[in-house]
Amino acid sequence: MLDIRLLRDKPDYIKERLQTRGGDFSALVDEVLSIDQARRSAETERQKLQSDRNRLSKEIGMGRKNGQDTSALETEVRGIGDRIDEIGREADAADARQTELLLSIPNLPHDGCPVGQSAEENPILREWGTVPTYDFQPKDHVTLGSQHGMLDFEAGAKLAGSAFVVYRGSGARLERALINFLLDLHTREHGYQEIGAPFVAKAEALVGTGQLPKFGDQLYHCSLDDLYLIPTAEVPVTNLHREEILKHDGLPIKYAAYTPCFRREAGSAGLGVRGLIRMHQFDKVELVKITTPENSAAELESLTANAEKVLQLLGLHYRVIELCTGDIGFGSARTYDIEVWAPGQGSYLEVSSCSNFGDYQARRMQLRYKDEEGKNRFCHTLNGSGTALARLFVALVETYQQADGSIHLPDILAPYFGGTKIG
RNA sequence: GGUGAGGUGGCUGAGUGGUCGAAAGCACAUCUUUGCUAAAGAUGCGUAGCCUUAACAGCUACCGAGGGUUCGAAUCCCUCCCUCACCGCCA
Repeated sequence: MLDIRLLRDKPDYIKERLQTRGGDFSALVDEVLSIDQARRSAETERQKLQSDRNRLSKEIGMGRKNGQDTSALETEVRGIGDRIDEIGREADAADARQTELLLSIPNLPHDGCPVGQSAEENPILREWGTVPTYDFQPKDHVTLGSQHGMLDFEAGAKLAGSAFVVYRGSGARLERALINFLLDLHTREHGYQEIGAPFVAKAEALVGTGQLPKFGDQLYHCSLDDLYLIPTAEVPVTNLHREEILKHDGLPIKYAAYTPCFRREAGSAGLGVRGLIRMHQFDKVELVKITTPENSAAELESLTANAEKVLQLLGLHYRVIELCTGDIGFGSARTYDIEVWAPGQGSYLEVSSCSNFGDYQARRMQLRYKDEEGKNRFCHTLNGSGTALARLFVALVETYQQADGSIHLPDILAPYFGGTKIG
């Protein structure tokens, strides 16, 4: 969330920056400021009364010790106590409301984030490789998956409904091979520590990373235990250090985690899309970094490079775009999307979204570090997919299909897959 | 799930109603001295909020969480959470 002090000092600047996301936040900002005003005056009054009570209570204690009659004082303090309760309720209510409002305000886009209305205005930063060409009509992954008995959408629907899939045989093996390949790459070559995290999380964790309170309708929730299925490993992994004060010389912290991701995709227009493109459950290897404000910009570049490396090693054509202010995520200050080419789709698929959240998540989860001078400061958090598996699966089988429908995987996967041929 | 023990500052660990934000030790930081791969001494050393400020200072809250009793709660009562041990169950 945003720093209330920044809101107090530069409300117009805040409104202006938020405006670039689309939508008008000025009423919300003004409401926060007026609540803040009320909260502080109630708080000041309460503390003054508490101070009075502490002083008089001590007098009572000492008076009793000396055998004096303290009943008049006791009556007076009782009255003060009643007023403390009263004003305290006001202060607490204002505080709760202020927090609630602050949690619903998105992050400020980074100064370098291109201003734009929608995805159409996202600039393309770079491309790698070229669009592969075929002297036959390339099939899509659904056809290929069915040809080789790798993907069973009917079984997925039978078990859990639409937008769930069952991987079979070489399909299941390829998925597992990719998970291991990605984890090995990031832990061995890129210096991330591997994390195996719970696939469910408490509400506090989701508030910390920003999925709650605003986007609860996108989450699967187990009401009996009040736990949420994680929509991304970002949630458990970033929250690993919630409410901690880290040592500056231990930063950056770099984590890589494989988890499945669960998303309700409520109201998503694209849910009817064919195949693996948009599922309620998909696998992902996520990269998370916790760093200092000074280094977060550079860490975003290297994080993105780490994710790109995946596609380079697999020989898949991709491009990197930057999300403009109108398309950027709720908590993000700056985001690069990596899109891989899928020949069977004839389009690019987003396989990674690398974001710098600045101190936005850190404030929500009270994640700080002690700097060189011993001062506590909020960390900066980043994350990016390295990469999403389902769409990578799509790009791989569609890119490396042969005229007869067989698939010849890149050699680098051989030790993981146990060969390179499917079909 | 059952029974028992326990949750205090970075760590260990005192503290059962009042000058306790909390003894002591360790760790850490700065300084001093002796001197050299160390010892001794002094001082300092939690977090957040409020009010101010150039800054210091001051005030308030926080002893797992939330409620209650009381003029006053780390301390008494209630509920919950977590940790450990044993039992039960189980991949």
